[in-house]
Amino acid sequence: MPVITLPDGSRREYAAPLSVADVAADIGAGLAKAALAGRVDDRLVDTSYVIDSDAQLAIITGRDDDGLEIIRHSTAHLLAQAVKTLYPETQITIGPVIEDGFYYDFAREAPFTPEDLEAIETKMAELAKADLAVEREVWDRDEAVAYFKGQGEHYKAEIISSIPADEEVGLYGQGDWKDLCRGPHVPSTGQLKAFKLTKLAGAYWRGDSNNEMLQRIYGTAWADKKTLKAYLHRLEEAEKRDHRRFGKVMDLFHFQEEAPGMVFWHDKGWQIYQAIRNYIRERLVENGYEEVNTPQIVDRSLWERSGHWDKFRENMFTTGDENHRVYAVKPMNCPCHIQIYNTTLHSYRDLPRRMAEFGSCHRNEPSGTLHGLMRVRGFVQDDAHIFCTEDQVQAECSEFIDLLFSVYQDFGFTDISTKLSTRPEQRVGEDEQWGRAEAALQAALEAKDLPWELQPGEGAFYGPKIEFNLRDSIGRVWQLGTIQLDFSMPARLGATYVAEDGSKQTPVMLHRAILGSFERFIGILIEHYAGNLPPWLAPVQAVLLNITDRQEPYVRQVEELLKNQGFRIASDLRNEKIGYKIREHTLQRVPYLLVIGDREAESNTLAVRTRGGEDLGSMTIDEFVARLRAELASRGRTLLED
RNA sequence: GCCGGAAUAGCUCAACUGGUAGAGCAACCGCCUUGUAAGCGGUAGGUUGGGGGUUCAAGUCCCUCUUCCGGCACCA
Repeated sequence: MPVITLPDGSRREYAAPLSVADVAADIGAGLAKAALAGRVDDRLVDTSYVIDSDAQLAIITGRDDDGLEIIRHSTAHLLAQAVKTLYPETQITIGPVIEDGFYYDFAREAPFTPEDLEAIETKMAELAKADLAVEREVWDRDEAVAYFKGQGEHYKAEIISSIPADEEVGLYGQGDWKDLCRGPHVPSTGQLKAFKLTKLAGAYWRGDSNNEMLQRIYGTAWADKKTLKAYLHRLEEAEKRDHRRFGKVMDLFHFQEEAPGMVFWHDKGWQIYQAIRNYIRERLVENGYEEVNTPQIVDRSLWERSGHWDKFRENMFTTGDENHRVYAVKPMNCPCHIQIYNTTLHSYRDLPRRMAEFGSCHRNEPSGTLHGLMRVRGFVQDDAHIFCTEDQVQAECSEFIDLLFSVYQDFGFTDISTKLSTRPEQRVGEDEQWGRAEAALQAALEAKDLPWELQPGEGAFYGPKIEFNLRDSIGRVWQLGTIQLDFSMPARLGATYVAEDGSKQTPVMLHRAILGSFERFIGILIEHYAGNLPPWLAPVQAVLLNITDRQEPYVRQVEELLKNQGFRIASDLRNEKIGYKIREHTLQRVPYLLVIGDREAESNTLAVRTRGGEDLGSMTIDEFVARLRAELASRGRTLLED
């Protein structure tokens, strides 16, 4: 006779085995209605699951994370059912849950159109309203394969065939339609009340670009209409932060057809770029780096020796000269840095040698990958290579990690996660070297006492790496910094040093970047701050606004005074109402709007307003300077009014 | 690169099933001398992304190229 213990510790005893749904009904009618599934002794089950012995039981509803996941999974099934109803010639494949929603991949000759999407969504609503019972059936594997083959569902049959023959498979049926599934699912389609199909896309079968392309339909689903609406609102808000939009509105940069994937930086955007580069320069000097500059275009023989010609030829831009020599536009700086390293003999005493370059690099990224500033073909990284002995690796990594965290904090990022990526299938170098390299990085992480995650097989072809990801103000994760160990390239390109015992050794090279490409980083910053860059990065830090042309001489005087102190100041003397000017510069995201009327001109003051709309009242010029100075000094560590 | 969608004035977008390309903002000219998120009036602005085709007639239909957008694969 089962004794059921609920999450609150209360116990219920029943005379006979009963289902999760029965227990829910016994607790209350409301819960019975809301029940989506059960967790029996930590295992998620359908509400129809029968409990026949003592167990812990939690009733799962839409309020649980697990419940939401079940809703999304069931909505994916509902989508597939709707598609099969409307377009029976379509084959189904898989339909997993993803963050905030789900997708389902279909195989069908004719493409789905946006209009089809609407029709499908309408059909889904219809099927949900019909409140079809969702029932689990257990099938013999081979019978299930035969069933789906009979239905013309070859992809599904293929998936089931890969399940061991002696295993039973669970099929879920709703109405006259069945799909393979581990479950659990909602008890009936009526539980699916808040969903929306969001986009259509192509996707390769089994994620392999050698396979045929399927049609993927994305959707989102929530426990109720209210949270669905909130989610859609969140999407809209994220869209408003789009750095491409700010690039136009704030006149920062543009792209045009003649130079796909390459940025035309306008004055204001370049101000941001320079502010960041100057800052990084300061930090590099502090941390014992030398800055160098190497050629953009280098003979292919160097790329052959470095190994890039073999592996990345497709992604390198090439050019020639009158003697038919072939050059590649550099996709990275490291081979050139080794050339500088090789011009002198090194003793172990010279190491580590830290060589930085803001080198312009070009990679011929596949056309479909370009995306505003986030993925470009021409870019500059805060790139550096550290040449050191194997013994120095851990200390160098450790110092780098400290620098990186401090830089991120200056940019206002605090939520950082760390990943260690180990040897990929395609790689250069001996396994024994890889073992040492991976161990060295792991030791550095462990010495720092950082939590980190292992990503097997995700390393670069020349060595393992540590990656740093950060979470922005709206929760998106960006991979930015990296430190990669390279046992291979220094040897390929003949870098050496003389060790303590007089022997010639190959230095280890660490590739490292904190911000990655400036282009992408600026894109991330713009979206993180929704355009409201902190004053140390803002292209214009304050704008002077006169009320009437009587104040023009005073405005010009203040402008010069502030500019002479190194601030980025603009003035707006146009014959416009003050409200108009304030609106414009607020939209331009200028941190401080300094209003000057007769009162201010007479008293040598400024009426200070922030772009956030806060009125800071009148203050003297010195007071304003002190405020701005303090803010610049704190960089992004303290957020302004926003 | 692959699948789908899109490209109209500087910007944001209209133009029913093919029938004289429009609006708002911006720009320019004038009036207004203005106190914290859009004053008023006027003027000008286009080979509808490039090339080809169908048609009496193409922004609209077809082919092709380019770029962009959303995904997928890729990302040294």
